[in-house]
Amino acid sequence: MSGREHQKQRTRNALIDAYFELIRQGQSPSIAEVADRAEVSVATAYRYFPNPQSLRADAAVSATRNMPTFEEILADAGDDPFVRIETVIRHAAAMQFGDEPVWRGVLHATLERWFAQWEAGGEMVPVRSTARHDGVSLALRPLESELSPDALRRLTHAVMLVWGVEALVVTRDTAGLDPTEATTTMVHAAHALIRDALTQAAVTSDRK
Amino acid sequence: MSGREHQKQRTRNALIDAYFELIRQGQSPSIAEVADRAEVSVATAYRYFPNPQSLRADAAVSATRNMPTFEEILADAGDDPFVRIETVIRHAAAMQFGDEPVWRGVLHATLERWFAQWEAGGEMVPVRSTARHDGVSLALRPLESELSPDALRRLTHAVMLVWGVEALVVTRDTAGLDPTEATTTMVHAAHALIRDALTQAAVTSDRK
DNA sequence: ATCGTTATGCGAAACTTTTCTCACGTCAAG
DNA sequence: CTTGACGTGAGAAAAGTTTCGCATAACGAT
Repeated sequence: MSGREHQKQRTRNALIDAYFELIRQGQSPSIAEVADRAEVSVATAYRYFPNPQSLRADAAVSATRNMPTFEEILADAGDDPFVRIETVIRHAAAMQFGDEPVWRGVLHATLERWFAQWEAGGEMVPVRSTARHDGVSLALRPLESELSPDALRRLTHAVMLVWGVEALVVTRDTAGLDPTEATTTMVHAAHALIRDALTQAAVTSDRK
Repeated sequence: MSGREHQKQRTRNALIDAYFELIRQGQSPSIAEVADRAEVSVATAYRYFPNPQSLRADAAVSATRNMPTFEEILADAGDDPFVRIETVIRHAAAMQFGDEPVWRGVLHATLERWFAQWEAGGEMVPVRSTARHDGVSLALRPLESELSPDALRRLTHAVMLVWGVEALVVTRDTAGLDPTEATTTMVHAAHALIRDALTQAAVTSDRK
């Protein structure tokens, strides 16, 4: 670590933290406002984040940093895939419903990243981490012996649809559910998908 | 219809159309750019849309106007809920994958509407139409006789999670699927949910 | 065709956001 | 303690966005 990396890291964090504070109290702050709150000069803020999107984008990734890994979450969840996926979903839902503006901001920022790439016209680099995929894979690992690779792959993708920020948006905005019922719906859907995958596997193996 | 409603309607449409054209060719246009493209003066554009969000929001609702109703889509889909939901999902997916920037724009705009309400601090009016709920309800109507109201309600909410713009975003950005496989995944998930709801209903009615 | 109404256009002004320039202060190394 | 390097601050300049006032011309009705 050469030079003054720490100093830079501090002001950068100060800016991102200030952004979160303002978001949580219900604003969509400009760079100037964030700089003010962070007690950093506007010029410096612009040195770190040339435009509001880049600030939002970086804030989005740092929102996902402070959470425990799926390994930790699943540490003592046992081997039952139903319990495991429920653990993951309830954990994520609690976090996301508890901090809704921040997580909607994450979605908002990733959409902006996608548009930026689309405008640039170049090839599309993934705008999202593989976190959700990893989480579902890990939770469903006990099914590796029960399901064919194909079936497991399909199930994984299907389960990815029923929770996370996007599912939060659907349950709240288009279904009009409260957080509790929304979470129940997500868990129920995931369970149903697993149950169905298992019965389908049983059916096809009967046939041969 | 008194006065010059038509004239107003024309310039309004010109603005929204121009916005779509620019979006489709990969830009996130300012009001000035939209006005230019629409051959309308900047001042007039501002008279219709005081800020970029309001333009995006109105464009979002008008994007949903030009599509056939679910009744039309399901007109000759028969009574099989599996076929019916597949019809709806494939139709929506074709449209949304075929015009991805516009539909991502719809999601982006509704997030902005949500944030605007959140900032205002007032009560939260729904930021989305009931279209998806209506579509799923209609497709699943044949199940009204098979499932308890509760079970049908749960199933409806679950199915709502697995298609639409949010599902598009998940399949593409976090799962990395191409449009074809993404659509297959959505249809598969919906079928699995229905299948499971039916078997569960059979199981519980056996018990009594 | 003519007339009153009113949406529109134009250009300047007010305001906000972003960039620049240069001086200052702080940190690490000798 | 000094020195060189470099992150930072302050304010002005530049670029972009939104508003305003007034003249024009398009529209609907007579």
